[in-house]
Amino acid sequence: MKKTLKKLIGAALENASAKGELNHATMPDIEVEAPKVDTHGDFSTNIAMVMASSQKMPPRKIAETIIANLDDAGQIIAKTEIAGPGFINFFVKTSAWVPFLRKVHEKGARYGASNIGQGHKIQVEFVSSNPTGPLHVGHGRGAAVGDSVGNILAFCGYDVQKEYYINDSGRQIHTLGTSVFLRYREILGAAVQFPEECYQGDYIKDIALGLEREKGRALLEMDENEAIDLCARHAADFIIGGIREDLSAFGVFFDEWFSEQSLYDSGKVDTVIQGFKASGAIYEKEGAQWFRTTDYGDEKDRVVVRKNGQTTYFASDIAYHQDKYDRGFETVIDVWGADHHGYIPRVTASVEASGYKREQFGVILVQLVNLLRGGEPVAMSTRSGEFVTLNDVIQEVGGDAARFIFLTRHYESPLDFDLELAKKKTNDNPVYYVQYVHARISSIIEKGREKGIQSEACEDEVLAKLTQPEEIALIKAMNRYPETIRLGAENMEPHRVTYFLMNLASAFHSYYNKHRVLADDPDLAQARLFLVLAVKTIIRNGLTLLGVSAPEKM
RNA sequence: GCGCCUGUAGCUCAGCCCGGAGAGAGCAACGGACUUCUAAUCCGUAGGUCGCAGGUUCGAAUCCUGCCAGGCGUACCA
Repeated sequence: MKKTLKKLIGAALENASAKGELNHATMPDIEVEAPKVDTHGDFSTNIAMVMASSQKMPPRKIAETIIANLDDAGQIIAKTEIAGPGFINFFVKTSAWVPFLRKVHEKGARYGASNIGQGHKIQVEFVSSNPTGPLHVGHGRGAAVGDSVGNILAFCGYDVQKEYYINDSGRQIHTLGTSVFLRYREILGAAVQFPEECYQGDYIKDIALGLEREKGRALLEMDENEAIDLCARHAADFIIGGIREDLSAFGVFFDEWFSEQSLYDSGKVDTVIQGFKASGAIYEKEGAQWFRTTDYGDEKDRVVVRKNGQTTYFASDIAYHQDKYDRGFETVIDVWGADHHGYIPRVTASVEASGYKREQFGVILVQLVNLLRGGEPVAMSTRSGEFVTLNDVIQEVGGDAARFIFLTRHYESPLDFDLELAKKKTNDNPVYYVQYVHARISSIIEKGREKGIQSEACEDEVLAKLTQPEEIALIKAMNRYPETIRLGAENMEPHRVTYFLMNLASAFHSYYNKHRVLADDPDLAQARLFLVLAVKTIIRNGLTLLGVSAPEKM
């Protein structure tokens, strides 16, 4: 609709300049917006004000000229007016809105999809929690955001891969092994001083218990380092298994689970370090190897190999990111917790040093989640091992509610997640508000079918029966979906979809309460079924992008 | 100290990228609507110097600068 108006205005400008009423030299881009207030029409343009100074004419005069030259051959415009300092407001005929419904029906589940990505290969890496303990609520937010961003990008024509990076190497894994081994010895009767830096959670005991059942006392007879290694691998595998299950329950699936250790095993980390040494990007100082990240805007250089010869996490991260581009991704997006933001300059530096552009690397920083219950903060302490896991939350409030709530905020905004609120089935909790629309419409369509009225097709004359303001409002709301999706993809902001859905749901509930879909007039009933089926299609479509189910019944 | 993020109604937040007309939702408050397709719903009332101060502009919540407040980060940890 917007495009059509732009064309009309463009043609009007051409006409006017052909007649000499406007200066042809400066023709700006035509902006058409949907005003916030209904009284300002369905669409408005500020073109007259933009042109005022270059045309040396008052804006209202220009507006008059444009309107006089409009050629509304398609009979779309009901009324135009000049308002305020020089806006041109357009009121679109209801008869021009109605045919738009066909577009929704034609495209169906693909309505709103586009090809702005043009097959561009993009990787979204998210969650990537260390395999040293179960996922907690914060990871859930990252999972919801990452998954949804991936869905939206794919819907817009990007070739998306979702990846989980497993930090199965390095010190924290060794600590994990030690923790399990100590608990294992404890189970077998040894008196154990359990150090503070070890993982305290009960899940460590469970893993040790499992190991004892499987291997008996065998580990005690091994070399201690070997035993700890074995414990570490066993525990990491076990925990990753649990993480996979939790994520599946949350509706999040990855195309690839990428192991950090594999970068060492394949020699990639070494190769990368050697390469950068040769090029001078890595140098030696005070016995350690440093990466010259300051060349790329970082505030100080960073260590990649410590004095003791061990590599840092950053070393494998350089190799990891290089590997992503080697695998053919043109753009790489990392979803991180906000507490890692200090890490961005150095990874960006490594990407540039590897020969890629800084625009090819993006980080979505997800702010932290405050877990509440009835307004009171829930104690969360990783050290003591007392925390509410993502799985606990899913069990208590359900995956749909959790995902939706995670996506009701811009990811850069801290989020209060209230368990009591998430369970409420009221307007406090918008997920049900939106899902309810889907269920209600399903029920209506079923009733319509029983009466022998179909919802999938509709003749033009019948469709013309849609004239109620609430019906047009619904169509207008749906008309904005493609743009919402495009903005969601361009900015990687799933919450735009969430807000769109709440808005569309609101328009539907209002309509539902005022008008009867299955009206006595069978033609009108059919037209209205055609309308609400389109709403249902879009609701399902949007919920799917968010990873939330669209129930037939509630 | 430096860096990143945030500051909009009593509360929780959209809007800011790309400047437009009286700044929007939901909750809470108050008043209404179920013998009718699902009341997990709807309608109405009330509520705001968009943190503060400058600047750019015909026009600033939106762009620029400075300040204030809160969160996070600032390791040869991950």
